[in-house]
Amino acid sequence: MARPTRYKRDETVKKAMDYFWKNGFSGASIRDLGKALDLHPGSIYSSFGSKESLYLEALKLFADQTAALWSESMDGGGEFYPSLETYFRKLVEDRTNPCTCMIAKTISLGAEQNKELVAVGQGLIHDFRQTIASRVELAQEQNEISKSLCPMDFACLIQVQLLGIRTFADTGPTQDELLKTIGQSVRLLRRAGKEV
Amino acid sequence: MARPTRYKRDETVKKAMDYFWKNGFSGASIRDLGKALDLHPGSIYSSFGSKESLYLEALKLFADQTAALWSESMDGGGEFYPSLETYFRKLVEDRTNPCTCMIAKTISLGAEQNKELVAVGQGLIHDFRQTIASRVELAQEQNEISKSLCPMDFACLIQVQLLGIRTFADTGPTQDELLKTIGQSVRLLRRAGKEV
DNA sequence: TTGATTTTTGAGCGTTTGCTCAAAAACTGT
DNA sequence: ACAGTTTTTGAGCAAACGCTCAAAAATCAA
Repeated sequence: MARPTRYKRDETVKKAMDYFWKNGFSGASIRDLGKALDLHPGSIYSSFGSKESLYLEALKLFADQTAALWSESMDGGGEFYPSLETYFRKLVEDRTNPCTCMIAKTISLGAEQNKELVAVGQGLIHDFRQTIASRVELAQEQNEISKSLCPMDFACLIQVQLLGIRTFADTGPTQDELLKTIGQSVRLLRRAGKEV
Repeated sequence: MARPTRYKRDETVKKAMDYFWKNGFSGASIRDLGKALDLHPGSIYSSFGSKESLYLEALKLFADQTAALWSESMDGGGEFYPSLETYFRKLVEDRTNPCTCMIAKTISLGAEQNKELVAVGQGLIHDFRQTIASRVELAQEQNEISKSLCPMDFACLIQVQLLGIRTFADTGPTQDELLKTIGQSVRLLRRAGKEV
């Protein structure tokens, strides 16, 4: 045994997530990042190997956190649409972080430069769509959504609302406009999920 | 009179828009940008003053181009919803550029660093929402959308679909999934626009 | 052709970037 | 107290950054 680390790895990744989420990959320099994490460059590299792998860990944490919030809202046994509205509201509630999905930002800004980040991001989005689709199937069994709908098709539609609302929230609407739009969006889905 | 410029300003801004749209503000270096524009650093600065003001011109062009495509699709006298679907399809058709809205990217990536770009972006999004709302009012007069709806509320909802679909398109869905989702999204709006 | 005017060019400035590494510091087992 | 092990530290490297500017090149009016 020897000298223990001054910091907890989990907390550091959390801070890195917050910083990357706000500033993007290329917008976060190692030095500024270091200040946010209270870590010197050398420590970052000895702990995480590279800026890119730290980003990947941060992105993974974001995905986990988002999935956790989803099941917290959606797997509690409540009705489908009210739960979904709660989830949407929670996503735009915390104003210390951006609202725009960090995965979407990863895909859209790494575009030409960092193909690996883009690929990982696309994979995470795909996985989450599956998670949504599973919950849709459950709602169909409970007769909350028409059984004539394809779960994956409906999941795509929900994911569009998700991405849209998160982005919309950062474009500077009033709190009123934002909450009203969330309500409308869920009502929209509810109607679409009814038997034709 | 003296030596004329070797390039056309409009074409240069167009190229800058394409490059910035793909790479983002901080992801585009003056040297790489220079190669894309076929212009040396000095010429860029003598013509545009700074990287930021070139970006602003490019962003403005994007907004104009988007608005032009909108009126091309929506002001032709056709029915509201079919025209909207055409518009959505056009937005994700051209794969030489990203699909994600450049204004949304500006807002989400300049976030902490470049407050002025964010403010301009938010203004442009707000303006476009007004454009949508006006067209909604027209559709109400023509009995295509229920008159009991608030045009601006409905415009918010359309803008969420817009932002959502553009982002969704870059996350790597199949062409089938994408087109199907667009169709669903418009059908959704159509139902929402009916008398309650 | 000449002189005035403007654009193009690219070396180069000071700064910042991602990243490394030897030395110093801090902890553990004996 | 000491040796062994690991972490922390921050100076510093090569490369890239945004940006400048004096010189060269290109055009026009006369």
